[in-house]
Order: sequence, then structure tokens, then C-alpha cells
Amino acid sequence: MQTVRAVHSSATEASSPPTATARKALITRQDIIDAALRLIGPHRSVSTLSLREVTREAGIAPNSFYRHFHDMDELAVALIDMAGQSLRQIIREARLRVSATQEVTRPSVAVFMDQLASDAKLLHVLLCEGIVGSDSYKQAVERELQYFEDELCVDLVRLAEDRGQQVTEPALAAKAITRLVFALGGTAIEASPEQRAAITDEMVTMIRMIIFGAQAMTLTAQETPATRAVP
Amino acid sequence: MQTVRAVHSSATEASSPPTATARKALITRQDIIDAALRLIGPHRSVSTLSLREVTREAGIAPNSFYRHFHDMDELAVALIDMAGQSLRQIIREARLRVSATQEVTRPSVAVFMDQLASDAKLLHVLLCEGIVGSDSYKQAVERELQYFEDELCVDLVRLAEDRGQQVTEPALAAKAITRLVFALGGTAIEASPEQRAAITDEMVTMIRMIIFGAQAMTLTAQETPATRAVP
DNA sequence: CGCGCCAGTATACATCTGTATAGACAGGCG
DNA sequence: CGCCTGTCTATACAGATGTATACTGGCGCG
Repeated sequence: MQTVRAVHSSATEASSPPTATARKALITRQDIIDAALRLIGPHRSVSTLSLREVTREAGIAPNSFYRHFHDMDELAVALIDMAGQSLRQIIREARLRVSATQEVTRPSVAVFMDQLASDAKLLHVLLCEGIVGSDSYKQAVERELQYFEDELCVDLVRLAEDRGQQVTEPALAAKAITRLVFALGGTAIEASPEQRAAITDEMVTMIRMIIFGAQAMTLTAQETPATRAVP
Repeated sequence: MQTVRAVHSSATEASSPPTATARKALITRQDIIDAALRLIGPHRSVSTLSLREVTREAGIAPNSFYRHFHDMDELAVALIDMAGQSLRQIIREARLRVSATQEVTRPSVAVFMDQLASDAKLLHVLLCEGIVGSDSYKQAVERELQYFEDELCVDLVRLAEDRGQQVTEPALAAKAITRLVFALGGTAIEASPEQRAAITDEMVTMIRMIIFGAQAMTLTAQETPATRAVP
């Protein structure tokens, strides 16, 4: 486990007055959060960050951390909460864009991918800690995903009603879409723009499969119970 | 996947004969792999294991590790490969069970969940390293998932042909199913048996949605281009 | 002004990590 | 038997980490 922490001090430690050691005027929670966000990336999850690493990146003394967070866990929860806010932003933005167009799926996926690009770190937090985090992390992540699912479910039902159709188990369809989009989003985080576009197209088709399927299953249930076998 | 593990005495360090220090007769790669598997769990990914930790669990000296693996990375790759074998086992077993029944989806999902229960650690490796691992880990994981997708795609096409139906973009449907199942499987790893059963039911319905959807989209494309709007 | 308070820092320590070096023991072969 | 070779262990070291203790300097308030 060789630490390849290259020089990198240029960005953080440049404004040292001639005096011995400059004292940071005021450290805010946000400063520390920003430093943590700068550190996490495709290969670093929050749970693997060390306290000293974060304070080093923030340009403060290790002990100063405790003035703002009791734990590293507290930092992680703060990050997960921020990621949740990012999620809500996606939903809001998607509804705005959708209400102005005919299509539904594509603009929504586009919003998701846009937010993924700008808030990659935050959404990555959700992905990582939902799988590898401690129990409390996982619960926090699950809560945020659940919120996303619930909102999506509402939209699915409304969409179907607007078109005079039914959708079986919209909650399940919403869950499938959510989990699928997040799983694929995880692989898209470090993709090139053209790969990203391809993933977007794939996502759109997959989501349409799920929506069509949820609608088709109502038809089979009431119309043709025998002609189309249950796979 | 039978684990032909050696004696591997007690937990860590209990069986010291009167002599100074007992020397391990023969250390095998498998001993070290088993120790690593014992250590990883819901909150521990391979990338966070330390060399000393693994050797401690294996009951050997830290340096003995190097006789069998050049790196911790090499251990991780070995684990991912084992997880891949576990995947192939799932496909084989599912095909066996399916050929004996009418239903397709449910027995396949059941096989997956069974394997998840018995090889939870291995499949967890795939989940973790696919998200948080280094680039080479991610590539290795992606390779295994791709294999799973390809096999599933073949089955999807055959299933549709047997019933005289078409499926649009079977590769995409297979990818959607694969990613969805793995994402949900990740949350099922530490679930109770009844939660697990509920997740299984959900999975079955979701997969049917995707399959139905992939079939319904062929209908809309050729029959009614206007009556059913694209969502 | 004096003074306490607080947000910052420096130093220190025990513990962990990876790994380099050297030693001990068993087995095969002359 | 002697010796070499391969495998495992012991010791040691430099660096990292979390945190306890003691410090320092600027701020507002009496």
C-alpha cells in the first residue's frame, strides 16, 4: 500500500506569510467538508479517509478537526446528507424540464447525468457508503434512495394516468428504475463524454423497458392470461 | 465451490505448544485467501484489508505473505477471480433448474439468492471492488459482469424464440437485469431470511417488467406508433 | 488596561502499517 | 554425515494514524 501522495502541496499551502506558521483565521465545517470532497474520488470512499489526511488537505492542524466534528463518522453523515440534497435537486430540476416537453424519460435521465457530472463526488458517496459503509451510513443512504423512489413513483403514476393507462406496482417499477440508474451511474462517473452519452442512451431504453413492462403486465393480467406465458 | 481449506488452527493465536513458537508446516495460497474471506464482510472491502491483518488472521508471520502473493493487489485479483467462478456456477445451476420447470425467472432468481447466501463474501467483493476498487479491480469486475450479461442475453433470446416472440435489444435487457439484480443483491446480503424472501419476490417482478417491456417495445414499434406515446 | 475565553497550533505517545534484513528449521542430495 | 535450498519466523525501522496534553494569540467584556 504505497502512498503515492505526490507533491500536491502547491494548491493548499502557498500563501504563507514570512512569519513562521500562519494561523487559519476561521475554520468552518464547510472548509473541512470541501477538503474531504476534494479527496474522495473514484477510488476513495469516505470510510477510507483518515482524519489527518482531511486536515492536511484543509490546511489545518489535525486537532482542529475536533472543534467541528466529533468523529469522522459525523463528517460522513454530513456528506451523505449533502448528497441527499443533491438528489432532491435532481428531482426538482427534472420535473421542471419535463413539464416543458413531450418526452419524459430522456430529459430526466439527462438531468441525472448532468448532476452526476457536476456533483460526481457526492453521488459517489451514496454509491460507496450504501455498499461498504457502516450500518448507520447504509441506513442514511437507504433513506435518501427511498425518498427518490417515492417521488419517482408519484411521477410514474401521474404519467400513466395522464395517458389513460395503468401501471402495475408502480412502487416496484420506481425501485427498479432507481437502483438501475444508480448502479449504471456508478460506472458512468469516470467515463468519457462519449461513453457517458452512450450510457445515457442505454439508460433511457432500459427505463422505457421497465415502464412499458409495468404497463404491459396489466394488459396480460386482464386480457390474455394464456397467450403470453409468464417468463 | 468447495473450500478445501487446511487445518488453520484456531481463531488467531491459541495453540502454542510448550516450545517457543510453533511453525506453520505449509502455508498455501488458499490459507491466505480463506483468512481474507473471513475478514471481509458487510463493512470491510478487500481494498481496506491490511497485509498484517490478513497474516494475523491466517496465523502466520507478516513476511510469509510475500512467499505466496507479490502484493495485496494480487490477493484481491485472486478473490475477484473466485467470485467470477461463483458467478458461472450461478448460471450453470440456473440453467439446470430452469430446464426442469415451466417458469424461468423465479428459479433463476432463487439460484442467485441461494448462491448469495452461501458465497456472500465473494459476491460482496464484486460489488465493492466494482465501485471503490482500483482501475484494474474495476476492469476485472466488469469482465465478470460482462460474462454474466452475455450468457443471460443468450438465454433471453432463446426464451423469446421458444415462445415465438421477439425481444428488442436483448443485450440491453440483459444488462439491465444484471445490474439490477446485483444492486439489489448488495442490499440483500445482510438481510434476514424473510427480508430476503421479500427481495426475491421483488426481483422476480422487476425482471418480468424488463422482459415484458423488451417484448412490448417491439409491438409498439411495428404496430401502433402513435397510440402509445414514448414516455 | 487587564483578563479570561476560545479557536487555533505544536508536541508527544502508543499503536498500527509495509517491508528489509537476518536467523532457524526441515528435507533432499551428494 | 555435511551442506544447500526453500520456507517460515523474529526483529527492526521508518512512516502514518488517532488522540491527549499543553501552548499561543486575538477577541470582546469588565
